[in-house]
Amino acid sequence: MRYEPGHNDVVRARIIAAAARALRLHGLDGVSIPTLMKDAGLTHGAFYVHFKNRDELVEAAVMSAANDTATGVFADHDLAGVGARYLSLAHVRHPEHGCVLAALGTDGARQPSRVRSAFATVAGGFLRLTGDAAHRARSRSATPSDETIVRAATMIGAVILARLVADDVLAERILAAARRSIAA
Amino acid sequence: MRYEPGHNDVVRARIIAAAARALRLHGLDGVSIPTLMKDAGLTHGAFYVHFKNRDELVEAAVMSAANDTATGVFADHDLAGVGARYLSLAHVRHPEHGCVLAALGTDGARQPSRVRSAFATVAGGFLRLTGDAAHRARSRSATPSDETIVRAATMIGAVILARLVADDVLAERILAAARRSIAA
DNA sequence: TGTACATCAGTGAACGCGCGTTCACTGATGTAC
DNA sequence: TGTACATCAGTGAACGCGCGTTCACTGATGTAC
Repeated sequence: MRYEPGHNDVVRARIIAAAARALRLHGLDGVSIPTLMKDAGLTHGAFYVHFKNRDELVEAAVMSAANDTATGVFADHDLAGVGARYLSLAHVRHPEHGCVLAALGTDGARQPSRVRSAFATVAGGFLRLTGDAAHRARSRSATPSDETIVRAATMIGAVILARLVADDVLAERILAAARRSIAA
Repeated sequence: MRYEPGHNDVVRARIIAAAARALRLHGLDGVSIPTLMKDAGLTHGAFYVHFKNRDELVEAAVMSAANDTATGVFADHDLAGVGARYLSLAHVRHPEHGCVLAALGTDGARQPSRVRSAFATVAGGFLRLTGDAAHRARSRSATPSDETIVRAATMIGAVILARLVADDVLAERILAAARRSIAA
């Protein structure tokens, strides 16, 4: 072969990683395929070697971003630790490395079906991640508790509000209130 | 004059109302000026009689949508009543008549400055509306309480999550948990 | 009252532009014999 | 070992399309005299 075995997997992953970053930063409609491919170090023509169309990449990027958050922010199950990472000014000011629901959540429901269902999967996963360990142990697919749901909603809502208010002092005020609430 | 006095105000308001609806339904990038003008019963050429550019309309539409929510959903200050309206499946399934933060909030922070600052204003207003009457009476511009902030974040986060999960049963589960939480 | 002209919201053709996607081609490396 | 051909990730020109915006024009109603 002209390229070492596994080359395509590596390049595909590189494109997805670039897209996961750029889409969270500029929005689902805010980055073109030529720009994304340049970010990944290629020209736009090679895009269709790796993806059927733009939606297939967006779907993969949404899932990839969510996995990073799951293994990063939710690495341990200590709520104070999760809160310190998720509900931080660093997260608020750097959506490109942050939660895909807080960055793109309000657009998820209007996307074409494969992207929409990726968001549905991520939303379900988020509810599982914010569930307390005890509840999670009881059953993997159980309905989340009130406490879990409210914690998830508070976290996402707080980051969105903190991003919108522009003022760092009020943003930090919002994050602090949410941190206290989820740890209570 | 060829049109009765006040004609321009009426038409401008009609375009803004059409935009407020269409943007919440299809996203900030999801509706073109020709489409918006057709919704308002005009052709695209007349757009620039009423607005300097697209951003000026988007800004006005965001403010208009927020005002509708403020006078509708938050008409009274009874938290149970606010919760019943805001945290309902009707709201979740009809973003075009709903809260602009729940519909477009994650896009607000990446918009050009005039639209971004409209979202900042709306976010601040939302925190004021979700504050309890006693706190609001104390001072109009006081820092919102933890309780107010968490209530606002929970409401927005819950509607966003409920829209994403696709399953009506789980969506209603999320809304019910949030209703119980904000009324507690 | 009648005629000439001014006003201006609205029309629809046209503009340049960037988008997603297609496609003929390239060129490095593989295999066949 | 040498030559001919196959493979296929990547290149870059080109496509049709819809976008935001501009502009010459229309036509209903106003004012001037």
